[in-house]
Amino acid sequence: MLETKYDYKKVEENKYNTWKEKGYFNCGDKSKDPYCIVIPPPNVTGKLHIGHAYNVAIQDAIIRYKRMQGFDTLWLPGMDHAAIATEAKVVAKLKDQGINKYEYGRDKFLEACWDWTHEYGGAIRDQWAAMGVSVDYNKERFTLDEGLNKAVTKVFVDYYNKGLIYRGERIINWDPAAKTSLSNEEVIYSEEKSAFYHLKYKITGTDEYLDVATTRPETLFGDTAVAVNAEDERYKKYIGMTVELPFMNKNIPIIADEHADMEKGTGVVKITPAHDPNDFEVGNRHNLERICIMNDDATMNENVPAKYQGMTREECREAVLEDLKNQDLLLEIEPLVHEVGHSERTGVMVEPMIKKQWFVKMRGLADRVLDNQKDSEKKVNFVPTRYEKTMNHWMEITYDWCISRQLWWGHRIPAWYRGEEVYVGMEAPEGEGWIQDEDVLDTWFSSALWPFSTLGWPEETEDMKRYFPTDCLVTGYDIIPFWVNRMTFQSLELNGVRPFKDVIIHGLVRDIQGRKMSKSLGNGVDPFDMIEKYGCDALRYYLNTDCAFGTDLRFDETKMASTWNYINKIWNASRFVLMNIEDLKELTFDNLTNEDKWILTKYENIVKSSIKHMDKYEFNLFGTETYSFIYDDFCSNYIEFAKFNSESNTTKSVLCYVLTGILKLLHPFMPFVTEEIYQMLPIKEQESIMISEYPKYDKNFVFKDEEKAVESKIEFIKAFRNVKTENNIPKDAKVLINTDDEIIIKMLKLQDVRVDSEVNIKAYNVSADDYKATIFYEKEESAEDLAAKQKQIDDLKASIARREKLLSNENYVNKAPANIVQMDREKLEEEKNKLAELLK
RNA sequence: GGGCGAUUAGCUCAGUUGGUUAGAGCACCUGCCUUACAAGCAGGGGGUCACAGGUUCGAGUCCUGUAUCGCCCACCA
Repeated sequence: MLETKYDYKKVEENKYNTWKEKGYFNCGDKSKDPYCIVIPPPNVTGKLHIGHAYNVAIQDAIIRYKRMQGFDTLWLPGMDHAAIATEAKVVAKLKDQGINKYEYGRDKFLEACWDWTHEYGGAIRDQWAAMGVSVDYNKERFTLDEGLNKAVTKVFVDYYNKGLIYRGERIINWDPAAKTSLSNEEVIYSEEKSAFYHLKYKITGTDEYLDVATTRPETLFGDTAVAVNAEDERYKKYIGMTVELPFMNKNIPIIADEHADMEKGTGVVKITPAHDPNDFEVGNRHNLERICIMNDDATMNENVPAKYQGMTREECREAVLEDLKNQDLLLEIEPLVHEVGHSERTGVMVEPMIKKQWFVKMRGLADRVLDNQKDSEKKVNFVPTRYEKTMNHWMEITYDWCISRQLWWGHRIPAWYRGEEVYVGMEAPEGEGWIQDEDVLDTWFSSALWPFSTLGWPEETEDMKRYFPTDCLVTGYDIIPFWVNRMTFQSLELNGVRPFKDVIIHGLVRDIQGRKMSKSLGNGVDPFDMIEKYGCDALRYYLNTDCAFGTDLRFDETKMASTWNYINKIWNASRFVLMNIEDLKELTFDNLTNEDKWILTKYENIVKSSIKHMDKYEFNLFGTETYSFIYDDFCSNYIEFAKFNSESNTTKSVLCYVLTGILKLLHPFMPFVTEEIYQMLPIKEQESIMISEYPKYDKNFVFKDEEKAVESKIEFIKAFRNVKTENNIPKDAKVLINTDDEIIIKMLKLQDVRVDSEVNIKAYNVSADDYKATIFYEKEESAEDLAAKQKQIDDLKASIARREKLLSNENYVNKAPANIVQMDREKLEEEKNKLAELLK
């Protein structure tokens, strides 16, 4: 027999391994239709956080639902090598041991990365188990494993041959800490207090000067021009002349360029082609020299005067400002708050630098996506739909994707150089003297292939044919640009189809105040602490049902507690049912009472709406509706009814049938507790609820008339209790009632009762539909009672007046649907009767 | 600068194609140890749905504008 209290630790013990060993997680039953989800591979950088828990809880709910519905489900697990993120961690770890990455050497460093991967990979698998995820471990992949490596290389080579990948010298975002390039997506802009420095650039050979406003005075050594707008009356006359560049003993031209905006700053812009993306473009238009003034770690290099060489950017700025001031070349310092780009991973300020890098040519690939999204049969369906705009916008404004990274941990670029020769291929070229590109690929390059590379692409594997395109992808809105977008264009280009039919976009898990969880704030919630305190089922259920997908979830621990209460309620209801149906041999539905028919009808309706909500990924609606069914209909009413009829095999069968259905409906969200209870049922179809069949709507168990009849009784019972409690009427007060309905008499625990069809005595009157009762109880009506009664009368009168006015409105009567009008008429009648009763 | 979202009870959130008197959990008040559950049961109070207009017989829901907050994007010196 079940314990009185739901003990999640006991319940959750051992089940996962049993499921896994039985092979329930595995795909491959060819007699069924396939259904596939690939997991967003977590980075092998460390512990899973609450966001991962949210992400996998959703996926597991979907996959368990589909599995129970009879699909051959494949939920493919895996992990991401996470190039820069992991490399940064390993570099830091080695640094703690006093080891420098570059001195350590590439091979030994990669070994350290693999060690790291094995260690954290194992930890992640343990955490998946703790979450109860039903992934097929036979299909697990890693972005750097052999097959995926081959896929990545093939794409690179093919794209290169098609001209979709090229190598070029461009201005890119440089991370001076990791010493690598970054894509635009990896640059995070944040507001920083800075200043507009007004520099005095003397016009050569005159006494005049230009006021040049800049936020980065330290880059002046790399200036190769000063630009003004051709239309600018203030400066037109200087175009073609030169200015003296401070400290550099040289003159640079004053040019006319559209980039100079008359409205902004002073209208004069210094042009530093090697350290600013805009200036780079200006430089191209005017054939300006590009002077790189920094080393890879963003210290000043040999192109600046000796005094400044070796300084950091920050130190150099201070020194330059000081020296300008001394030479009377600093006109003004105007405080300014502006957006400054930082590296997503290392946090340091990004330095625009000119580097030779590999790029993916994006325009055509993006257009293909935009085109495909116009076809409702072929498009990627976003849930919620608004996020489709996020992807489309990105596709519209896209720019070439810088994919090379000056890192070691990742897919090595399959390009070899010999002098001026370049060779790109699957294998190293024949012959002497070829040197492979040192760089690796952006980690997102391999992630972009994930939905099909994991299934064996580019080979035409059975899995590829069977499970691709995948059915659903679940991810957060924060990685739409990094990942969802790129998987989409890659799949369209490489497979000609979308990578997944649906993509569920969920929000971020925030703290109770709505702040992002962060280490520095210390407001993070560890999912495994929550599992420890409330159980995995409670966490999964809460995350899945708290809010609609796409909006952020504010983590509220009190809701974890109330979820525990809910599960405890289910546990105890099950306890009651199990106690009563121990001897049940088979289900019989003969001689169903109205109450039986009522709960069966309610149950079938909840099955129907649950399937609808599950199919539309409306898990929060599923949650509220099943909660009210289980709590109110099943526990508060049907179980109470059943107590009066507990010997009946039909009642026992209904209890068993409905409870089984409830367990199945909830299984995708609460796999452990539902399995525990399922195992104790006297009648069950399968050895595990995991592989049992999800409920189907059965209209043979829908009884509309009986449903309505019982609803009336419940309404009456509630009204009766209300009158009794509100008036402090003792239990043993005499009651005259117009029904001998056993359920009503017993539910109300009526003791001194007389049944009479004529109930019409002045006392406490209760009525609902056809039921009427009078409770005899002598009590002085207090002022409060009278006031309450008066308020009730006033409210009723107001409601009657409102309804009469509505019904006398021809427009309403003619245009509103007949059933709505009818409902109003009935309601009006009812209110009038009630008022008459009160006024008696 | 452009785009998106949010604003509903003290708190966290629901609210389907516009349609009875806007719901839930937690918190609060009253009464109950009624043998499935006191982490429970029964009952209750609490909202001019951010604001201002508009469309409609009817608006939390659709349209326009305003305010506040949040997010994303953008080459703003």
